[in-house]
Amino acid sequence: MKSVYDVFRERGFIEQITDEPQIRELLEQKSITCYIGFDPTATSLHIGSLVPIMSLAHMQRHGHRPIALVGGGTGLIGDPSGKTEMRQILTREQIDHNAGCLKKQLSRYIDFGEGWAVLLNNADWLTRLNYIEFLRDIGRHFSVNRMLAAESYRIRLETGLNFIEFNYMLLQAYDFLYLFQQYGCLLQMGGNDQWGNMVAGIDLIRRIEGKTTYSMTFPLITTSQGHKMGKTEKGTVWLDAELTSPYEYYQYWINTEDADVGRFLALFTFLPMEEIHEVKALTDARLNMAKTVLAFEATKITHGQGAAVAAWKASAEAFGVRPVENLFFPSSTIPRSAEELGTAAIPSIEKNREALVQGIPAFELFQDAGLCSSRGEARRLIAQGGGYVNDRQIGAFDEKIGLSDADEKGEIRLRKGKKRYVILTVR
RNA sequence: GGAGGGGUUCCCGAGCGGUCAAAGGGAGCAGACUGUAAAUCUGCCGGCGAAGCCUACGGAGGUUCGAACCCUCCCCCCUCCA
Repeated sequence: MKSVYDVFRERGFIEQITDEPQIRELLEQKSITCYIGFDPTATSLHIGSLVPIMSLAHMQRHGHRPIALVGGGTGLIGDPSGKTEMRQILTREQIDHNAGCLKKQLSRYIDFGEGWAVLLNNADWLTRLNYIEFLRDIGRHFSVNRMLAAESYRIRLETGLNFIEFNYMLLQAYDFLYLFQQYGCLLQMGGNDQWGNMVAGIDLIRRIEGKTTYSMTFPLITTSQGHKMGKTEKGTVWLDAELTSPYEYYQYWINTEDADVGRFLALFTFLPMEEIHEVKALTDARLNMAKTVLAFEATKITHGQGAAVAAWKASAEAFGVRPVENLFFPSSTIPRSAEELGTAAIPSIEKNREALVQGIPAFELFQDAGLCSSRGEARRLIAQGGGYVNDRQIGAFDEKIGLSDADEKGEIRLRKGKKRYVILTVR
């Protein structure tokens, strides 16, 4: 069996690593405990946290014990790493609430059953620290000179860094020490912007415990366009189905750029690499098969098989079926043929029969349906030819849409541009 | 605490009494082309609306026929000095 190290390597999870031969051996021969911290800045994680989440899942699948650490304590401080400006400081209540939400969310990817994985909140120990003791026991091990030399602080030195942020590194280092002592945690993982904080933890453990620990960072995932992952016209792509529906989530992935498909399949699905390598055989439009599988598998991991199938059906209904040949991705549980499609997962709104007898001006409808954020935007959209009813381009922005546009099921299909649909049902 | 420089529409960034809903760039949206891709070209890009009105340039006041631009106070950030 491949070690998780090999898996990380071949799937592109590794950016930097402290002692490569050592870590490799460790991961091959022992079952270890590792940890990743997640910031509770919102009630949900988003696509940007998926790489760390997947890495923990891989660790678990290979017999290691992951600790998912929700930063309820560090969140009170705000990590300056990788940011050019100070982050807004949230209240204790917000952080606690968010931390609770993240715990629930992470349970979908990692099995927190007894002994399998651990879910912790560093507020449990950080908020109990005594300042003087902390300075004497921990603070004395840190060299300000060294800290200032760290890349993550150097950037901020230009725009400004206040003391609370400057302390962040000590707290994260302390977390690692705490987890080492309490849980025997040997490896910290995280985004590459965390490198400085991780190394600080390793140093601290060496000084206090005289033991060697390790760290590994993931590359910052951007699209081949250089864009950050997970941003769309509607903003962030969240992992919470309430914030980003499984259908939207699916659509996000299926719109992946050609150049990213292989890399994303490796990072964001569990499909065997042998199958992923076969994408190379796919060119031009046939590459869309791979995108469909990517969208399906990614949606399945986050929202489950049922939701993924529903999203697949809705997508096929709206854009046409894109059959994935049996030859490709045999491990995927994607439907291979479409007996029955459905629009259930497509966003929808309802309107009264009476209102539709009168007819509703198209631009108002587009705004109501959430396709446009204002009437003005809807006017412009339709005037520019970007508004459609049942695949017919709308001629005038105030054209009335009414009962006559409904099909036998009582549905009217509104479309913005080529990709965004909303189903209007007559009530 | 002292001296100086700043806070502009999603982001960066011009504007420095009227012609400013505010240059330019980025992001975003749409159209053409396509494969629900990329690139390219074109249009749009505060809100409501027919003209027009309303809301916006850190906050609160003031000067003026008129202020993002001038004055006062306050808040925040940066640089240098303590």
